[in-house]
Amino acid sequence: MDDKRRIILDAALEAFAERGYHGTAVPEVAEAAGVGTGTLYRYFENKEALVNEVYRDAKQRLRAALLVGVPDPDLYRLDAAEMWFAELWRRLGTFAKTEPDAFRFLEMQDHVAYLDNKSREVELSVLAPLWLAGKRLRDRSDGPSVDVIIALLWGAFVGLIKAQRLGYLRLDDKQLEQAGAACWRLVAPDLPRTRGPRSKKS
Amino acid sequence: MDDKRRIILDAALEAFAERGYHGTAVPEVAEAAGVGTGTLYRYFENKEALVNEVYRDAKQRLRAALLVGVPDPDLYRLDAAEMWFAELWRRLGTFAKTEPDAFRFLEMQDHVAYLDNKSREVELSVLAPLWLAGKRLRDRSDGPSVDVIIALLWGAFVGLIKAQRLGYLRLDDKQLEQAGAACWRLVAPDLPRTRGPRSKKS
Amino acid sequence: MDDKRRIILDAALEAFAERGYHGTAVPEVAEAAGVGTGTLYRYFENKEALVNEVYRDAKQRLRAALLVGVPDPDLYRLDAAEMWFAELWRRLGTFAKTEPDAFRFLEMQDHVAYLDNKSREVELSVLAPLWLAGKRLRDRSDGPSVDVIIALLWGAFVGLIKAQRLGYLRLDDKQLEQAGAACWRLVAPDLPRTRGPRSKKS
Amino acid sequence: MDDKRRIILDAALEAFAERGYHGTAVPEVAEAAGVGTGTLYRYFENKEALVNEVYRDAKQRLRAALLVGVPDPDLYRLDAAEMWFAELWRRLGTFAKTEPDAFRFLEMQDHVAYLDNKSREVELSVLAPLWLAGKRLRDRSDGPSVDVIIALLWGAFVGLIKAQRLGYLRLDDKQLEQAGAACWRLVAPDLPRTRGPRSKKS
DNA sequence: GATGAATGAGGATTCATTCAT
DNA sequence: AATGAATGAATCCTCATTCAT
Repeated sequence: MDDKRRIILDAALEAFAERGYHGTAVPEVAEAAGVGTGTLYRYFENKEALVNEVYRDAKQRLRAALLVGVPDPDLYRLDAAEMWFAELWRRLGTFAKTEPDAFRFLEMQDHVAYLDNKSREVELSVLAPLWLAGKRLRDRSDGPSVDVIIALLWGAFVGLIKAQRLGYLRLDDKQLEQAGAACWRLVAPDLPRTRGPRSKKS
Repeated sequence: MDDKRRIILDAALEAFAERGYHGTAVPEVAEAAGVGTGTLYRYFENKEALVNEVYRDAKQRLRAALLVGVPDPDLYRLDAAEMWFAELWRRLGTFAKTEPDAFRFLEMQDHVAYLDNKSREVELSVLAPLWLAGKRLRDRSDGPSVDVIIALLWGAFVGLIKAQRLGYLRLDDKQLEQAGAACWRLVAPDLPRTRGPRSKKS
Repeated sequence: MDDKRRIILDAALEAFAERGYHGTAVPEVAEAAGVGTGTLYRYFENKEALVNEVYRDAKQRLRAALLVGVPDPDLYRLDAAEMWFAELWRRLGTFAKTEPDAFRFLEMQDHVAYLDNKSREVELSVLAPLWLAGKRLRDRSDGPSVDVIIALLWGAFVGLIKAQRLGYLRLDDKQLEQAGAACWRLVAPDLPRTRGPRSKKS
Repeated sequence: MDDKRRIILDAALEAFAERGYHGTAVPEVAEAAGVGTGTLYRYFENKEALVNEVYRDAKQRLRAALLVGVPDPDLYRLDAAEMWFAELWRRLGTFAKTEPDAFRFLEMQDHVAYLDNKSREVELSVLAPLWLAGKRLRDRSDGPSVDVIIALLWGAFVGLIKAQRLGYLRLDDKQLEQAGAACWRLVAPDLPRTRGPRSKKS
């Protein structure tokens, strides 16, 4: 029965997402996973190793959720790009909905203190594809650079989910899509609008 | 000498911003503040009271930085609204730059666990004015609701600062302004653009 | 295949000699012995039973190494006694050399805490013959009692081996023999010397 | 009240002497010292630091007990040397009697694993003077080298004390002195006897 | 019989909080 | 008022022992 590792990872993710790394006691995780404390230490060398594996695990699921099967957006046609973005946005929404703990945990701030190099590599492996895509899409135009756009978009999405979690708003699919459409204008601001809350143009 | 309270608050903010609530030991804070541990407990009932006061203190400084002296944006003219937004954005930027610890701390996720009601009221006292303003500005249009827009904007800004802190990008004033201009389109997407990186199209 | 017991005893002796009883983990012993932890517990009831058996085993090997085949020293002639002593000394040296772990382990101090009665009997079964022999040899004379002499001699030998192990000196066979000769004078001090580094004086 | 450090050191010495390093729990030491566990950690960084300080402390007391006020034995007259040795032996006896825990602890075997460099220096600072004295005294003769003689003597004394502790014999001052006299022959074997339980010369 | 995964009591260490000075 | 030494509950982690396979 080696899904025990899996079970522990899941329990740890939930606990860390809820109370943070320092706010979570190892035995809490073990109990939530339904195993003895010592058992947890058979699978993970120590608390720090555990949080790193939780991090990488969640991050890789995020990457898969976003990128697997998405056609490389080597598109120079704007509406294709827009559809690509809409797809990403939809996938993000799905991820945040189906794996709220993973999403919340990944967005916590104080990771830096305990993440190891391996985890940092995983971190970059998610960003890099987006960045490259953005590069092709955006670099010719004026306005903010690709890094800035990505940061804004990512932050906007995170802010949306966080606001929902804190109860400041309630999101249905429609609103999520509208939000994505609004955000698209961050990417392609100075071009004729091609979509959004009802443009006559397709 | 009652600026001792002030000194402790500042030291605590820095520590909490850096290592989080659970990652920070009370004696660390006391030492950083240059007072005895016992002294800290004369000013703050316990660690939780301390973090709540730090939170409110920082949040109120943020509110002041954003709102004090900003003319009530009871404006129905779009360019006035845009200027109002640009002003807010600029102020946010200034705050994030001059009080990075405060900004970082306020954006940490795991506050909910220990914030008390009083702190939550303060939280709302910052959002409310923005929300009201947005309400007047936006509600007539279609597209995302005001809550969503505010969440997106706030998140976008936070994402920008966080990316900068993590070293993913470097921001100068120009870029910050451009970012703000881009974000403005989240607010007023389906209206003729009136500003920004100057598009030939009006 | 019941040499498994033997293998475990050997592995345990090495571990206990190196790190002491409390410093040695049972699974370490099992792994060093190449058996499963559970298996070890089939052969030994618990850690304490194990250490007791290790102790008795080692002690009995020491006894055998010292006493088996040594003619009962029912000698009243002094040079016969000296030869008997020299033989014991040589055997001790051989034992310490061929079974350094056994020797080291047996000399550890903190045995008392966990040795059981059976082990204590074994302990005595080694000393008794020596004591009896010494008795016949020495008791008529003045000077230290037999107990004292035995304690001194045994301690002297242990001290020699320990010093060697700690690197304070290096021993070859010649030096070991000389040391034995010197120690003989502890036994027969006030009698004319009959051997040793050759003195011209009788 | 800074004898708290002293009290902890004493309690720790007793516990370590009785049950060894690994067999002693830190809270046991704290309780024996009559302080809280946390207090112990204010005075000693961790268990290993504690045992090292206990070691150095005991070793230095031993050194003082042996060497302080002993006239430098730059003696080439044999009877002066013998008196010097008798004095050392007497002092050793006194130390073993008044500080049995210190003596026992210092003779434990498994120190090597946790002693730090500073402790090892202290170790040598006790041996060195003896070795130098022995050097002058002995090197001209044949027989065992100085290192060997020292190891034998030290071991003999330790064996004596250990035998007493284990109940194999009981020592009074007279017997201790006789034992010392016997041991002197280890040092000066091939010379005419000048003292001991039988000298015509005073 | 053999195994080693699982367990939880126990050990080392930290830290929020108190209180004598 | 200010301090920081003292405390012990709580934390991380280990390891003797069991038991299902």
